[in-house]
Amino acid sequence: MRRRSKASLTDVAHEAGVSLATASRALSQPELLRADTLERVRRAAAKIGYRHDRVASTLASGRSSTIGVVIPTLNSPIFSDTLQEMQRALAAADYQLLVASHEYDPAGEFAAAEKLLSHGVDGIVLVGGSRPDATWQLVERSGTPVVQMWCGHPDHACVGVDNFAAGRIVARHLMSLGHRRIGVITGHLRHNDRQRERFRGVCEAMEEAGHSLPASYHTEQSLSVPGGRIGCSILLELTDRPTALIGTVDFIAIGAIAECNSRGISVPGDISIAGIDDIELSAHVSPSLTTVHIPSRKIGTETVARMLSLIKDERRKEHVLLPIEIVDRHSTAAFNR
Amino acid sequence: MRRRSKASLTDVAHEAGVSLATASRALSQPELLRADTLERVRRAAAKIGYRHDRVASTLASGRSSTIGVVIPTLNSPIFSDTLQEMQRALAAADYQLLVASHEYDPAGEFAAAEKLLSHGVDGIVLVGGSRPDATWQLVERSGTPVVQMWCGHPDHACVGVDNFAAGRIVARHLMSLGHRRIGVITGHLRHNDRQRERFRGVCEAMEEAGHSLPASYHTEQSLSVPGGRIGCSILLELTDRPTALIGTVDFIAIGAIAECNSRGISVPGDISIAGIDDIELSAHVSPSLTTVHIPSRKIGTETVARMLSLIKDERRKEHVLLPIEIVDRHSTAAFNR
DNA sequence: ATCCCTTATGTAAGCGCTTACATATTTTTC
DNA sequence: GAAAAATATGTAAGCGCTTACATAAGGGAT
Repeated sequence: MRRRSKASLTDVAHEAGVSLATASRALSQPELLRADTLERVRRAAAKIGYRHDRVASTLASGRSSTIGVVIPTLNSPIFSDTLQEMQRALAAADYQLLVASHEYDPAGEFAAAEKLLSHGVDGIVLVGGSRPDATWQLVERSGTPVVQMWCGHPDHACVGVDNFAAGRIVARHLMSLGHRRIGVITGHLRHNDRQRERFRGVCEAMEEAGHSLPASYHTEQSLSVPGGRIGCSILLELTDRPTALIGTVDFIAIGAIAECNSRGISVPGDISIAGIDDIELSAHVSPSLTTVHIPSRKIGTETVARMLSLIKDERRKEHVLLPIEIVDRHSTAAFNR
Repeated sequence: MRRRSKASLTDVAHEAGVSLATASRALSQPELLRADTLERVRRAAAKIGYRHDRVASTLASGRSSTIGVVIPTLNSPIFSDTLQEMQRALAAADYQLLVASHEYDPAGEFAAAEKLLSHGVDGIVLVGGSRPDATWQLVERSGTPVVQMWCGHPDHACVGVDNFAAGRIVARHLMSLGHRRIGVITGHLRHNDRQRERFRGVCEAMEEAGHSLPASYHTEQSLSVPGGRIGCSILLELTDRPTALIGTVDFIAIGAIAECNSRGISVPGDISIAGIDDIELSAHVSPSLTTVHIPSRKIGTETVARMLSLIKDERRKEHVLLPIEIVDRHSTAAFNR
């Protein structure tokens, strides 16, 4: 047991000459107290340097004022934009953000969720909807409200975008420019339903238009600039070299541009390149990147909004799909030959 | 009071036919139990689906297994790289990361720290060393171990780099290439001692070499690509246009490159540009960016290491300075005229 | 002034766990 | 084989707060 160095609410109550209960109410439900009593308690608290202990408060009330977020990785501009907005929105509602990341490992995600739940989070946010049953059971049994981000399982609330549509939009855009041989660089599809959906969207758009996507025109790489460079190199080796490249995240597309630039291949003169995400940087690379805008910040704020209302009372497991749109910049051009 | 839906340790103890204390020890100090007792408790826990409640555990023990991190912003590649590593290192030590950001607002930092402390974090990590007395007092009175990152106040432990040296190194590098008129784009200096130090390093290096830095050759911008573009535009307007530009963070330098590119000003032909940070992207922009490598990931792991040993027992308020070095790439060239 | 209804404050029972201390059990020692 | 030492388990007192319920105090209406 640690020495009780800090002032406790009991001390405040004593100092103010009120009961512990009244002191507690001064903090959580000040409207219940008479103005002068409230003032007296506040004075006493200030005088002895009282600091609220949310741990005890959590244990007693069952509410922690914390929200747990489990994300694949913290150092991706997409997720960190979203996180930043979540942090802001949560702080405004006097909630604290607990973060755990798992680097695309399902077991890591389970462990992260379990830890967060054991810390008594009032709600838990997950990315995507595909995960082992064990993980779903864990959160369901805990009775903690869940909101999924980006895309999700229909049984639970979700705030995201139509990733399938995003893939379709970018493929159609390229096809409308006359491209027929389109190479696709995606992230690893295995544990990533966002990537799977985007890729599926690209494929379907091409099939609808009567063009197929040969397996050799698709490569899976890490979700990074170097990943894009490698993917680009591979696709440039093809005998029937693609006239356009899709990176299913902007980082990959930017890597592809970098690779072409350093090989002296003109973008979009020799090859068009498009991405999905619209991270801030995409407007500033040269040539600037044509991409599909995903409102990552808004996903953050909306997720928090849904979460707070879920916590409040609402039972609706609503699925919110935020609008997306193509942002036509300078990395794509018409293909005519 | 919430309905007690979950199985508690008492239930486990009952199921296993041992006392509550024994059940508790099975979790935290299994080596104290006889193998068969331990096994019995574990079986019982698994059978009734027991989940450890860290909130109660924290209250009873005074240890929360959480570390709070207060950072300016989550969506900067620098901080998010650091955070990602911290998360990884903390998870390995069975600690949970609590994050709060304040967007360079001292009052926000105070509030964030207070919230984190009220959640009973076992340690708190801050960025930089300059902040109002009130904030320092808050953490000191709490008795919670503190580690500063990037740079810090001498009274407390710190894991960082010599930002002053970073500024000097990049300025000297440019001067060694023959540049005399060097423009500097920094972030806002007011609440950011990292930026102040870097800028001071640049100034001092130039003075040492007998070249002064006129006030008009320095502009403060937001720490972003657009900030760099704006800063670059301003400095390009000068009558005696600089032959080289320093962005005190890579994002700014990259913005400056983008601006030059879009104006048809050749980098490094017409103007050299260098940054500080060495974010992943810097190697991939064109031309690739000459910059000072700051080991942001290592700052994360080392910070966690220091923190864990501070928590363990160590009283030393050690200052760790990680090595930095210039990374010479293609955005800088000799100036001869 | 009496009764009833608000409104303000007090009393005390936990929340689920850890741990100092006491007690029981086993192992070692001579 | 008994005493001493070491090990294993139990007992119970909190950790600092919230909140259901009880009580007291203030305010009309009659």
